[in-house]
This record gives sequence, structure tokens and C-alpha cells, in this order.
Amino acid sequence: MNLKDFRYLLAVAEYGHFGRAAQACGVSQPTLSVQLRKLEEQLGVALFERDRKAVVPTSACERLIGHVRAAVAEVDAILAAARDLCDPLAGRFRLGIIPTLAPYLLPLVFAPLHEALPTLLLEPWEDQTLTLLDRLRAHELDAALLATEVDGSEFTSQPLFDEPFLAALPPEHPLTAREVVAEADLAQDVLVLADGHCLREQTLAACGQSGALGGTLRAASLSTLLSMVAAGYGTTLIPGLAAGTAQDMGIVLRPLHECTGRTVRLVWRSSFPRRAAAEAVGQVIGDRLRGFAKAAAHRV
Amino acid sequence: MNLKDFRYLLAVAEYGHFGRAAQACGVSQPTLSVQLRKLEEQLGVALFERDRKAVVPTSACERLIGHVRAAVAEVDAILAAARDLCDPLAGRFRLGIIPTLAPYLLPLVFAPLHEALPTLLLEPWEDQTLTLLDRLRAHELDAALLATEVDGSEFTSQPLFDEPFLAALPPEHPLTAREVVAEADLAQDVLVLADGHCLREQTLAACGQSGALGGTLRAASLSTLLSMVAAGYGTTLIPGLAAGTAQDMGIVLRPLHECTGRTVRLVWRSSFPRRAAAEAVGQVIGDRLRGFAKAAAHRV
DNA sequence: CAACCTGATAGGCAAGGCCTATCGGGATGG
DNA sequence: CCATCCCGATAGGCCTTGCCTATCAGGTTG
Repeated sequence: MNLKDFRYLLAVAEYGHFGRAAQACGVSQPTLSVQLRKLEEQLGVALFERDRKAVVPTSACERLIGHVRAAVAEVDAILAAARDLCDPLAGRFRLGIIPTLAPYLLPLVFAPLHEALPTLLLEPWEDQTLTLLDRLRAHELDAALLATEVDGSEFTSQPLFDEPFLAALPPEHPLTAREVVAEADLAQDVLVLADGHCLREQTLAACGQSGALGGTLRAASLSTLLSMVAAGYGTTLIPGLAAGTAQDMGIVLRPLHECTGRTVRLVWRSSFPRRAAAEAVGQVIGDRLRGFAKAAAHRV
Repeated sequence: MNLKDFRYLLAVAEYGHFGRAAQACGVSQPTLSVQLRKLEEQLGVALFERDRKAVVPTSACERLIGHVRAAVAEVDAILAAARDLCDPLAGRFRLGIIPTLAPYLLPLVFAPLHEALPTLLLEPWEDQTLTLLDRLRAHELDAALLATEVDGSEFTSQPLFDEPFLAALPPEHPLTAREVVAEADLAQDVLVLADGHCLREQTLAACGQSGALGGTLRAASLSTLLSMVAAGYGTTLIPGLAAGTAQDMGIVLRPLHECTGRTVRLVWRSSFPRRAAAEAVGQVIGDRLRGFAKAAAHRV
């Protein structure tokens, strides 16, 4: 029971002539004769009444031919859809992004991505690292932008750019007097994000445990944290791309003595079949951001 | 591009497991692996992401799978329809019948045909011999009941029963005095049907050209002819099965001296693929009518 | 570390799709 | 009336391909 046989059937029904139908199908006339006879045997139904003058579909054939046409049309639809889908750089691309990166990075890369990969339909999804990894595992995301290393063979990752951290200080803070701030000097009054944000762990690792509000404040977003800093409740580390936003809030920024920072990576399942799409996305983001993060930091 | 491949695809999508899908399809697991990989190459699209833990459809696959389901469903519909159609004794059977036979024969055979061939959907079509043959040629009829021989190899025919003619006389006609009427005696005032009715030619052949109204009367139906006879305008020959109707109109019937009659045949295209259905129909009609026509004539 | 599970791969067999060449039988035409 | 043509069926052979069993590779589990 081959699909071609159905095409043969339609051709013979259309032309009423084995020879011409065979020509239209690109096969020889005996092929059509044999295949159609086989089809008739398999279906247990005579499909055509052969006559010296003409080949006429039987009434049974006419009852079937609608379904045959529909089946062939569906298969053609499959082929057409596959042709559209066969470009790995086209179609949906569900990209997870961590919250401390999304609002600052997305506006920068959306246009370049659309320009470089016009057929790629980017669908950003903002969540914390572990959630993003779970969604990657569940095939609910195609790739994710993270700021942590991912080990194991389950995922493949591509470093895109290094993003330096900056010390974020209230305008009246004593450390604003310095050109460069040492990470350890922030430990006294550093504020951190809630559990689950990789920036929280990175900040604590660089500065040490906060003495003041660190234990009680559970800022769910960098935006909240910046407001707290701007209001003078403490200091924090911010990623370079957030520099502009922080300054707009009146926060004073300073480079860090040990140049602490993070590496933004694109991560996807090792078995992800559209590796080409992932790498292309990574390429565009990397090209746009390499240097930009550092420049943003230096503009302080 | 084989249909089975689509079934394999659906099975793997359903089970998320090559081994179980293979079992469901009744093939080995390597078969599925190979065939699906081929399908992926042919479509140019990765359909599944293989992982040690799970086999997950790609987003491309999810876009295609609706069409795949539809295509497979259509093919299944073809198979199901073919199973229903594969009985040659089932389905429409378009049966042509000449007008001098139809109103008398049909009421007798309709019930027996339905009883003997309950799945056969009889569609009677009343027309004159030549028109019926044209419609047979055009595949617009499956078979026809005629009262003439059909020569050539184009058609195959099966004699069903012999139908004697009877002399039909007005009540006051001189010939009513005889027990048996000679065909030639009717010649003087015999009335015949219009051109195209085989009964016209058969009557003229038996009795000779009509002297009286024969030239001007163009009765389109046996019913008209009988009314004319009943009204005393002339005589005619009627087929045996019309005896009851004629007597109800007050017409006097007499057997013919030379037992002139006609043979009713079932005729179909020699290439007609449902020969079995035609022969079965002929069998039922023959069984019902053999003897009946003669009995009707003798009851006069 | 051994056993097991799962999908991929290799090799071989048999079915079957397709080809060319030819047949058979009816229509056509000089 | 015979030669020719047309058209579908048939025969024989080639080669693809679908399927099998056996095995591999890599990961998980007891």
C-alpha cells in the first residue's frame, strides 16, 4: 500500500488513459498497469473498467476517490510544511533568559536578531536559572541565556561575552569617594537578591555575607534591589548592562578592584536538533554584546 | 515516502519509545530507527530528539503531525470504504428497463431482489432500448433489461425468461369469438407504439403493417395503446405480463396461434467488473418470472 | 562492576517497484 | 482485405528498499 499508487490512481482517473497518466507520473505504462492492478487486489475493489476505447472509473472508484484526493493532499501538505520547516534557522525559537539579564539585554539584541535571522521567531521566557534548566530538560525551551557554568553532558553551552560587575552605591555613601571599590569593602552593607538568582550567589561570593539587611531583605528583582540602594539602604553589585538603569535612578557606580564579573552563556540540550539555530543566535548576541558590556562599565 | 513511515511516526510520537512503538507497529525496533531516520532525511526535518531517557517530538514534528494524522486517517477511510465496497453484490446497481416491461415487471421483482440481495441498492431507469444501450456504453447504467437480442462483443447478455404476446381486442371485436387468434388476422386494425419501442417492431413483424390507424397513431406508451384498444379503435399485441392491466380495462385477450413472444434478457458491458452482481440480479428475476409470464397468458 | 535498557548500526535476505520488450486484440486506413 | 497503429496486459530481469537478527554504544541501576 504505497502512496504512489494513489497518485497513479488519480492520474488514470484524470486522463482516462494509462499511457498519458504514466507520462504524467513519470513512469512507464506497464508500471501503472501492474501497480493499479495490485492496488485493486489489495483493496478488493475493481477501480477501473478497461475498454479498448476508454478507461472509466467504476462507481466504487468514484466513492473512494474523494478520500484518495484528500490523502494525497494531506501528504502534499506534509511535504510543503516540511519544506518550510527544513531550514533550522526558521521557526519558533524559545529562549530562556535570567531576570538579571533579560530587561537589559533583550532591547539590545532583539533588532539585530531579527535582522540577522529574519525567519527565526524569537520567544523569550524569563525565569531563574534552575527553572530554565528544568524547562530545557522538558523541551519547553530551545535554549537559555545563563550566567553560570553548566556541567555534565546533558547540556552544551557557548560563552557569549563577559559582563563585569559594578559597585552600586547610594549617592551619599562613603565609598563614592573612591575611584575603584574593593569587593570586600561592600560586605558590610551589601544587599542581595532572593534565593534562586545566580547574581545573589555571585555577589555573596565576591563580597562575603552581608552584615546589615542581607539576611532579611528578599528582593525578587534587580529593580527592587536598585530602588533599595538608591534609597540608601545599602550597596550591591550590579551587572554591567544594568549600569544605565542604575545611574538613571541616581545610584553611583564604581568599577571593582578585582574586576569581578560573570560570563553570559547560551545553553541548549546536547541532543537539540537545531544546534545551528542556537549557534546563530549565540553568534548574533555575542557580536552585539562583546565589548558593549565592558564599554558600559567604563563609561561610568 | 511510504505510508507506513507515517504510521511509525505517529506510533513513536504516541509512545515516546522506539521499542514500544515498534511492538505496536508489529516491526522490530531497528526498522523503526532506520525508517524514521530516512523519513527525517526525506523531509529534511528532524522529527524527534533522541535522548537516553525519552524520545520527544521536535516542534517541527508537532507542526507536521496534524497533517500526518489526517493523511493516515484518510488512508484508513479508503481501506474501510474499500472493505464496504469489495462485495460486488453490494452497492448501487443502476438497471435500465424498457417501458413495455417496467411497470409490469418491477412490482414483481422488487421484493424478491431485495430479499435475495439485501445489500444491493437497485436504481431502475426506464427508457427505450437504444437509449439504454447508449447509457450502458456511457457507464451510466450497470445493466439493462431488454427484449431484443444484442450482438457484438461489446455487451454480454443473459436470457431470463420468455414472455408470450397476447392478442388484445376490444370487447365487441369479431375476433373475440375465437379461442385462438392468428397473428395475421390482426393486421387489418393493429395499433402499434411509437418509434423506438421494440414492441412496435415485434408487433409489426408478427402481424404485418397496420391498415387503419397504424400510420397516424403514435402511442408513446403501452398504457395509451391499451386505452385506444379498450375504446375500440383497433387491436394490438401485448406482452404477457401486461395481461392483468389490459383485462382490468375491459380488453379481451386471446392466445396467439403461432405463440409469438419475446425473450427478456439482462444485458451488461462485457467489461463490467461486477458481473457477479449482474448475474445474481438476472438469476433472481429469471427465477421469479420463469413460468409466471406463461401462466399469466394461460389464465386468460 | 555487572547487568540492563535504549536507540543506532551492520549485514543479509526477500519482496517489490520499475524498466524494456513483447503480446493480443480491436480500430484504422490505403 | 491486409498492414498498421493504438492501447492495455504480460514476461523477465535489475536494483532498490523494507525488514530481519545480531551487535554496538552509552547511560542507568542494583
